[in-house]
Amino acid sequence: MRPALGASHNLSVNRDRSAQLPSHGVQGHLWVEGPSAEEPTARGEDPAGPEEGSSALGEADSGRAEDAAQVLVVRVLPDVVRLDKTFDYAVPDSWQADGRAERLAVGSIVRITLGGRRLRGWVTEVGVDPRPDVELQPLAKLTGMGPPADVVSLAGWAAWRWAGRTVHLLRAASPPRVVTRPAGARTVAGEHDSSPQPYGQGGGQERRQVAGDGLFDRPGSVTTLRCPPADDGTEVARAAARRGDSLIVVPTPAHARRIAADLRSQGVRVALGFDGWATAAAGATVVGTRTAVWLPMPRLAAVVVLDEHSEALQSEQSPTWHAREVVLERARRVGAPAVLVSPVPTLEALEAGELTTLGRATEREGWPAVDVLDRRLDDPVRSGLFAEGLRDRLASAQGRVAVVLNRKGRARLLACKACGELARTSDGRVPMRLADEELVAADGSERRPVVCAACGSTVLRNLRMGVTRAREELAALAGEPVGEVTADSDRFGDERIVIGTEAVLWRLPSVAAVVFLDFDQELLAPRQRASEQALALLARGARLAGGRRDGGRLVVQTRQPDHPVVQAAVLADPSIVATAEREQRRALALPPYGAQAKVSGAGAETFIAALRAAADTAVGIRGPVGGHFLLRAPSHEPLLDLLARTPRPAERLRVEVDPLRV
DNA sequence: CGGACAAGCTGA
DNA sequence: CAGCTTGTCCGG
Repeated sequence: MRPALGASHNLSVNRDRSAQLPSHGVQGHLWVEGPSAEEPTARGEDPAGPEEGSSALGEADSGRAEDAAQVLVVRVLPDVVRLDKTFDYAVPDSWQADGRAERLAVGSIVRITLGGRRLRGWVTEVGVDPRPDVELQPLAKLTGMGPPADVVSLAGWAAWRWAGRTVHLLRAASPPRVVTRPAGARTVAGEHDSSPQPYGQGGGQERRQVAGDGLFDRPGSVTTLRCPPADDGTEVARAAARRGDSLIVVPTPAHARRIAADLRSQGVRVALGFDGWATAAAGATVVGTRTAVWLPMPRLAAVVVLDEHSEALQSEQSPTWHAREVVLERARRVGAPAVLVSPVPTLEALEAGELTTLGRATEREGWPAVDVLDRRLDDPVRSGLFAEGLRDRLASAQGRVAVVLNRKGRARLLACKACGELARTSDGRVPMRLADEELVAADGSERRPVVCAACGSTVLRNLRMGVTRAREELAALAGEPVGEVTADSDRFGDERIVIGTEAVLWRLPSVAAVVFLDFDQELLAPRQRASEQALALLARGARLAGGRRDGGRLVVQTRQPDHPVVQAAVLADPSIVATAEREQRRALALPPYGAQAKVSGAGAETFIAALRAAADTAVGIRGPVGGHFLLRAPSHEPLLDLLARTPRPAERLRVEVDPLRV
């Protein structure tokens, strides 16, 4: 019937909220907690009900029932993606004697024999009733610690939430090397808790900047904190760590190292990323990139996501789980307060949490001064990459200048040769290109003759240039040498000016000013989240340059100076973009005001046919467009439930829930 | 997933 | 009918 989902489905559907709350600490910690063999409690929260295994009672008689009472049986999910099914195994008697049975817990990593081969697997339940009709094999080996019970449960939720296989998420949650015991002083058992962590005096005066401690006062609260770009979240991280063991998620390893070093200097016990798995298991504040959301946190006191808007927080591989959503669910389950920090919060964050800002004045000071150079005002005959005032801006910058020329988009923009107006659709949203002697919108929504909408001219020209040539021209303009950065090569030394793709914003330590040569490329990118991402790019430049009080400057060359993204930066008010975007997304029922899933791969046709057969009216199906289908629903539940209950074809299938790109 | 086994096809 | 491919089922 549902061959692909099978027994492990009980991991995949435990999104029932009430059932999840107590899971923390109930069954996962036999490992450190103590001697008692935990069979009686281990079955306490079987979410699947009497689907499998429990039929034993009715039929089993005579000797079998006695065996079942004596033999400890565990349920194991093998580490084989396509299998996606659990199997029961007997815990060998000898494990009782040597203590291995005690260490065996939900999440433990074991080796099993299945169909004649040895496989790695995770224990998903301890103390199950064995089925009477199968002869149990013994567990072959106890490899070591795995994700604790609450994380196993969270992985099951995530498998549902992103329509993926539980195995993928358990892999993400397992230690990279075998861990046999938690590392370091603290353990779960040592529960003389709730005394504040020791920390130095360093943070004293600056703390008021961020309304730090108040953010974590209410259990289960979610706060979206809009900080100026220059703020990298150190104070919020400190405030969280003062509450106890906290989970602090950041987009990049470099950022994680910085925060971890700072917290350690405050006397906080820190586990940095997955190398700190064993430390985290003993109880620590965890700092890391998106995978850190899967680390063990026996006493989770608070959760923080820094730069919540970053795309790096979402897995690009299927299942496309998002660290922000996982960590919010994790916090919700234990009632821990959560804080999402960003200079440019996503609509997802604004929907999830209560918005807190630091006030207009502080925010303004924390953004750089923004110069907008309107390319429409330039001499239309001069076909350069540089606006009229750029040379002056370069000359007057007090220090290093990063110049960004984004070339990632394939889309070519056309501009009127006479007046400089961009060729785009009548609503101004979508760029148009030349095709068959006509202007055609990038998404095919509109076509018209080759005429400038603003001045009626029929002569348009292409806007496009590579980084290398741009470097030469920039050096000529500035009258000084210019360095170059691309994704895979750094060719700069101590040149004051460095040009490159977006990578330049990540390679340079700090600059006085950032110039965006071709910001229209970002504003008109054919992506659902183009506006949010364009603003995020400005925010990145803003952090590099620093706030206006420290002389930070952004220079934006554009033909759309009135675009909400540009205005948001000029006025240091990201809510301008949020307001505009919110309306759009609401109207189109796009996330977070609706759910989306992209289905592609060889098995897509078959799978879609099965979905259509299920005839769920709440879920709309479009496609195929460019080899993939798009599913839409007003909320996640109907979409994800449909995906979860529809059998998957044998061929390869990729399902992306809430994809970054559609 | 990978092994076992059954059913179907081919060549002599 | 051996020898091979293809498909389906199953593992605890």
